[in-house]
Amino acid sequence: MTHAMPAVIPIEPFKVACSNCNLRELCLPVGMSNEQMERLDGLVNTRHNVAKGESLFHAGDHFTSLYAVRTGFFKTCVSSEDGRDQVTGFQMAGELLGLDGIGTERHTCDAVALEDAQVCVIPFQQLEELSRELTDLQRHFHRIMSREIVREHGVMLLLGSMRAEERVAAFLLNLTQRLKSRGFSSHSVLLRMTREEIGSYLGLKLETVSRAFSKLQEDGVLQVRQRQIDVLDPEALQKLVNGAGC
Amino acid sequence: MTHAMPAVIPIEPFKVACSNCNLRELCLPVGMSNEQMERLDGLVNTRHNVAKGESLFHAGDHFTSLYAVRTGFFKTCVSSEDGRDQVTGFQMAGELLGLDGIGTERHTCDAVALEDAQVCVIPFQQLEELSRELTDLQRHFHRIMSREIVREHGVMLLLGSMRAEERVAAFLLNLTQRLKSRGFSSHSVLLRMTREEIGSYLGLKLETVSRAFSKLQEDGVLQVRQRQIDVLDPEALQKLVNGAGC
DNA sequence: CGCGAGCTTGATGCCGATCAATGCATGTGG
DNA sequence: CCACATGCATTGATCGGCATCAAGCTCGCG
Repeated sequence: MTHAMPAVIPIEPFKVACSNCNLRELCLPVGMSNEQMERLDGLVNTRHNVAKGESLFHAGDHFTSLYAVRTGFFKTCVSSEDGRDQVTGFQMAGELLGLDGIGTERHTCDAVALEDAQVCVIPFQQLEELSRELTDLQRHFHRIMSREIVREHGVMLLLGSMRAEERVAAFLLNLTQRLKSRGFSSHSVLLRMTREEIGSYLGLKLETVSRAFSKLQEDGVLQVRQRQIDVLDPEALQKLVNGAGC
Repeated sequence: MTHAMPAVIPIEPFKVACSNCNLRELCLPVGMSNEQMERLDGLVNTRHNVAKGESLFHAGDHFTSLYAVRTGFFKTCVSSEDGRDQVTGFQMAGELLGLDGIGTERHTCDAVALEDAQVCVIPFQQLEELSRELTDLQRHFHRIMSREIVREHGVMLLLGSMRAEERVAAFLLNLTQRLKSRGFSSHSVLLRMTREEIGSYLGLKLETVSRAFSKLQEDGVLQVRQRQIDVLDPEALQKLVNGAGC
């Protein structure tokens, strides 16, 4: 890797271990027995801290590991040769980063921390080895990759056929649902990303994102105060996303 | 599955086998030894014929198998509840269909044959079993999934930041490159899909696709006769895709 | 306090959607 | 073989949504 290496924390007072991680119901170990999880512990034994604004990896970096977000918030973005770039996703606790690198053994996008973050390092070769023994792990890993493909289908649908306001609504709904499944409020969100980053993800300019927020506020659907978003009328959001064509 | 089941062809004069398939350098067996390939033969022993316009699977169908395209041409499309729909990809010989179904054990998109087609059926559970034994198979399968994710990143970039003519150029370049790697001409393409399907894939209306073709013809980049496209100036296409921002 | 990054809001223009008419190829039945 | 229907493609005219350009505004921070 060409960029500054994040600090490595090999051992902690509480042992780095999936088996006592509070994210084990969201992350790689979903549905695994205690015995299986201990095998996984033998593999996931380092964490990286990534400061806000720093990259976990860059496009072109040699691929060796996947990363599970423990704390913090990331964006991933691809860029074409001429400098066009596109945010391809936002990742929060329990989600995996680096799946893009498996295909060519090089990462194809940048992963940037939007706030101070910590990730668990999952050496990919060892993950493949272990998943040859643990069918539950194998199956779950395949599911994770498949779901990423399906998620991207959803983004393609959004980018290909929704109007600005609908895109923003879909974005907010997705975010609040993911927060909810992590035990946070589903009607109050503190955005970690700028309007420009949201716009890049949604195929819009930052001004358009801003106007969409304002419009949704006018309509009584949201309360917007900078990055603090309160969803006043979740059903209206849902209607925008689903019932838009009618 | 609720739709008509395609005909099943269990045994052929030439045994259904990856090891004597002329697509083995493009498909699942890439880079496998003869011995490994024989193991794979034991798994891939049925083929389905799918007539033009018929679906291989529908969104909601129970997922059991992946499918490798042997002959013919497919599109996959997702649709939202309100009837919006989006073509998420076009698949040709040697490419896999069905990866979307692994995550939830249900397919999330439709796979429709754009011309009479034949696919090899790959029972997924058996594939997982075998890939626990054959590390080359395991690695290759993971690469295929990862590359699908990366491909979709590219589509997101296209949908999020390119203008109509650039999208069409990118689409044609991608198609010709894939045809070339299959031994076909890279400057002469017979499109298997309608303008509307291209438009859906690219986030454009069919009229816009048509206009883009006409414009590229005017500029001497293409020769367009219905679905027969001849690329006269491949470099101009490439410039449109890459150097557009400048 | 003043600076700057990020956000909001307004005015204008352009790209692509939409609506509509015509053209072209294929197929079907008289 | 021709008349007609049908599905797909092209082309033109008009419209609207989002980009662009530009000007303030807000808030955190040195």
